[in-house]
Amino acid sequence: MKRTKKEVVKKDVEGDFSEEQKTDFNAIEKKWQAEWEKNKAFVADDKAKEKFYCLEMFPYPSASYLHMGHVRNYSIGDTIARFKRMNGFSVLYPMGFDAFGLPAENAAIKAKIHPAEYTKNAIENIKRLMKDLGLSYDWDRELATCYPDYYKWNQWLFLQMLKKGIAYRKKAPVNWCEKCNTVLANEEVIDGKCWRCESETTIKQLDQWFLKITEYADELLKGLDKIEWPSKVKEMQRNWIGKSEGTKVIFKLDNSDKTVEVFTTRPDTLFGVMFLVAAVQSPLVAELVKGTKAEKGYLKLLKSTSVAQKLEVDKEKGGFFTGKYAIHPLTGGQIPIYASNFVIADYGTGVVMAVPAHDQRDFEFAKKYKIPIKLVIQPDDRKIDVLKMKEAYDGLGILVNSAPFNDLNSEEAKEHITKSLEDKKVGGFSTEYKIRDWLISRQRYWGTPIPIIYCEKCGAVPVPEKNLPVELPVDVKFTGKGNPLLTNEKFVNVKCPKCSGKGKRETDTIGGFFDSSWYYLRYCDNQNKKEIFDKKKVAHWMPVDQYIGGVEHAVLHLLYARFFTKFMRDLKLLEIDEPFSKLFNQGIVHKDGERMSKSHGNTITAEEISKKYGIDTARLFLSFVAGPDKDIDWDDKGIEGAFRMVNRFMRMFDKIGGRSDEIMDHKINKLLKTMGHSYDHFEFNKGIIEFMDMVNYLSEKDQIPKEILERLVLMISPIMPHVCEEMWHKLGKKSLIVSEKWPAIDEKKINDKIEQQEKAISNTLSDIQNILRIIKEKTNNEGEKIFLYVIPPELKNYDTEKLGKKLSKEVKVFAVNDKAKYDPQNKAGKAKPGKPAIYIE
RNA sequence: GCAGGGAUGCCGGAGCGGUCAAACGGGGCAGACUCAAAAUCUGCUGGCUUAGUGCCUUCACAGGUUCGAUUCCUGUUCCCUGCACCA
Repeated sequence: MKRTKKEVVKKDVEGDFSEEQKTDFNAIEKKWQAEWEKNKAFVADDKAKEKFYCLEMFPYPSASYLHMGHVRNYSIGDTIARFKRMNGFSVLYPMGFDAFGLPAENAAIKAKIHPAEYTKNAIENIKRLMKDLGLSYDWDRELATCYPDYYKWNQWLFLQMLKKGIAYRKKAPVNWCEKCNTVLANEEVIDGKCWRCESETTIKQLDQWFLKITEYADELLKGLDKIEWPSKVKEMQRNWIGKSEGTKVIFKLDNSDKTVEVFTTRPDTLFGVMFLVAAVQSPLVAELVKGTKAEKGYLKLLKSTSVAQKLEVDKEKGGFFTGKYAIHPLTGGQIPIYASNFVIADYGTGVVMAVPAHDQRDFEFAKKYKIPIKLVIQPDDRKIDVLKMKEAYDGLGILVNSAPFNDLNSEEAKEHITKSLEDKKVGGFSTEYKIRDWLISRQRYWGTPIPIIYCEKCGAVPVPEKNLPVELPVDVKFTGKGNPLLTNEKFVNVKCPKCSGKGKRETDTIGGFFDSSWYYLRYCDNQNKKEIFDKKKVAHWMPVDQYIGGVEHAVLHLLYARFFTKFMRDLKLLEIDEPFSKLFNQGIVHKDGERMSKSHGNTITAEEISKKYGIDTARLFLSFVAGPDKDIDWDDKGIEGAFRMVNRFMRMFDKIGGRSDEIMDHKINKLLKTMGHSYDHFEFNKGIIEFMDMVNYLSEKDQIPKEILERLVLMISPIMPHVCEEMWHKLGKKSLIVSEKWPAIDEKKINDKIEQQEKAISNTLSDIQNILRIIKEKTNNEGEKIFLYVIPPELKNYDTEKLGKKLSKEVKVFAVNDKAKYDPQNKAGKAKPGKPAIYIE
């Protein structure tokens, strides 16, 4: 590969380099990219009946280059889009930019470039790089979320949500990232850390805007059954939504009118409740301990619990007695109320009933604080003695010490006890979810302004729809402290839309995941100035037939987008209720054991690879090396193998000629079938393996039939679009290969017997070669001639000429019709086709 | 702890119950072509070997089904991913 300029020149002068002329892949790429653009080859046709919407998660425009990870991701979608086009679908394959977000703003603070400027440059840059890759996007449909013609509709949607009560404002403990200087949604906190900068988050009490995603919790759960997504992602969403069915129990506080509600999935253990435990952070505890002896312990525990709760798992379970009691709803007994850090504040009611005999945590807590234990469930297969218990028994069984429910089994008891609570109006059946409402406020500049004005008299007033968009002012100061929007007084100080009195604009912006929750709809009608989109156009294209993106969005973007779809369906904007019928999670490209990325400093850019081998080689390699769902390691040598293959493939031109035979027909049809299947099932590697096999097989031939080559070029074109376009035209075609049809498969010609025969023949031939070698070795003769006369049954119908070529130079094959008449001196005269014999000199 | 996915030769990775010592690619070795490289091509690349369409041991480990298992079933170990004090 490496050749100094001097050497090249020398070779060129000498002239023996001419036939090895290197193909200029970059020139081919440029040529066909221009041609595709000129012919609007990828513009999605709204009218056509059979539609296919192929979509990749749109990128955040920051990097100044694309690395092999990007190349792989985008190539996967591009391959599918091209394959579907060939199969007669009208394909919508758009690209846009998720352009609002922190990096642009941080860059602004650091490098003194305005985020708008920074983003605009980044978009232009990435777009150019994407075009260099020859990705078949319909660029007419491009969008970027940071432009008013897009975020206007964010604001409009927000107002609709406000009207329907889906958007609301409340003061609540929220996750705060010190480094990013903003609040975060629950979904954006991973293991107590900020999803973006990975610094630890803290809890703050703030007045913020939320979206009531919980209202759709059940539907979001059920909808998962309808879609073809990786089971992993579905499971993650199920876990996140976290539905559990159980019973609500209301405890009255002793010496008070107040009540405490708890949620349990084990109402059958209700008679075993020995105490209640409230989360330290819950307001109830603050209230109970106010001005009592317990207050000191409370403050101490609260302090150590202020960080995100998920980190507490390994921490010791601390707690204290509040000094107050509740009354058991069925027995009327006194139940002490404790506070502890092992109860999750925002799940259920933040208070749990503790049954030490039948829950391990409660058991440990009871032991620690010397609380008595009462057994109320006996297992079916043995008898438990309370005094000897070393751990809780959390299985089901028969009720004891629970009159009047004794002798019922757990399942019956759950039912009866809950009904009894219902009758007494102290509880009932209840369903709890883990999912929380979605916090969308962000204390940052580079995002969609929330269309709200706070009026001294009228409170929070929505900006009237006709005044949208509320444009993000350009003129702000980036100090690195506080929200830059506060520095623009014109923006902040406005009149109240209702009373025209003094008002202040909301300066929080909407978090970026709001923008990306509906962008796939805007692609269907991205130029619309009058409405968010034309319902008919969206109805035509949606749902997305194939969505492609990273698994890291499993409970972020992918959940939000489903929520938005359901909300917009309720607004009667959509007819569907699931946005993405199929989802594919691509694998990650690693190098030196780490994900290829700027921060790891291990990137191989598309540009450098493209210069060296051409982009199609990179695509072939990335598609070949493993299935698209697998993580792969970048291999500098590996791509050379793909490069050799591309060159060998192109060299097949030198041998065009002849006609296809049975075996070739069989092979090409079978291959066509495999390739089609491999595109449809995201198993590109398997198709390519067989494809390479075919190329190798044909390379051994003296002549390669044109129609075979044509089909070969067609079938690999989704992987190697530029090279194939070039070859297609070299084959004398006038049309663009991108608008060609996928070749028909002739099932009749697929005949595995033929292949078996071929294999048998090739075995026989190698046998003959072996025999030949042995004879040579054994006889060690130079001058004498040895004649061997063989008619192996496999070769009965084999073309004599071909046989000769298959064998070595020393072997000559002649057709004779009868052994007896064979005359070595006069071979030609007696030879007749159809019955070969092998003659060895 | 729970759920999901894996484990194939030096590496990546095909293997739809026999045609499997295991495709294809990389790497390694040897050879051809070259003054020499590069490129290209050929052969070899588990062990034994009298060199044979031969024998032996292999597809995480242990069993089972079968005339026959890399492929099917059961258990075990290890790896990855997600969830996890959810009451």
